[in-house]
Amino acid sequence: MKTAPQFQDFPNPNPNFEDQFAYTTTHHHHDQLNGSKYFRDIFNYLMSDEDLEELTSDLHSRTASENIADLFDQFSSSAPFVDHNIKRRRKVKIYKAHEEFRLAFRTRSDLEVMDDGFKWRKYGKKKVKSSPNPRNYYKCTSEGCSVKKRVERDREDSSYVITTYEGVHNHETPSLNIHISSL
DNA sequence: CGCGTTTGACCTGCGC
DNA sequence: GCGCAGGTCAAACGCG
Repeated sequence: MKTAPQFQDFPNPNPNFEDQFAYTTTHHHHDQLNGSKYFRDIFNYLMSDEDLEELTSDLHSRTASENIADLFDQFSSSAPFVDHNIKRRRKVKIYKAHEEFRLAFRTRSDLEVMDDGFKWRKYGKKKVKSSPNPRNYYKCTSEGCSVKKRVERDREDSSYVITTYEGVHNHETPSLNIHISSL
């Protein structure tokens, strides 16, 4: 029986997500985050059993845990990795190990910016190649905190917003308790 | 005035 | 090197 990790266990929780995903991390956080087990928990947390089942059927006839284990193995490879066998809306990307913890959400939303409890200052906007939608860059304004996030619309389905967090906050979520208590 | 956004310039890594 | 793509800087600007 799997126990879902608690919301506050994640370094950069986003109270607004309704559709996953992706995750990734770092070597120097590996130990403290308990390595791949941590990511497995994230997957279990972000994906419902139904999603895991779908992932399984998409990736041949193997079990979800086997497939996920493979995804984590890919994690240590040098090149970014995209599994196209998963149907488009369920696409999972595994980026190469980074120096910072990275967590991405893909959310169906009309709003570009969502209140995730942190204060952000926009510091850049860039048009990315092969996407009609610009990418926006934000940095956490909390003193000494170097967490960044990128926000852009899904190039394949602009009704989705992709938010990528990078880094771990060195402080608490200002209004996290409010979000949790309202669940 | 304080703080956040805008936006073109600048920087950097990578492939050729 | 050179050029491209993506990420960041920072001066100007906007707004309470």
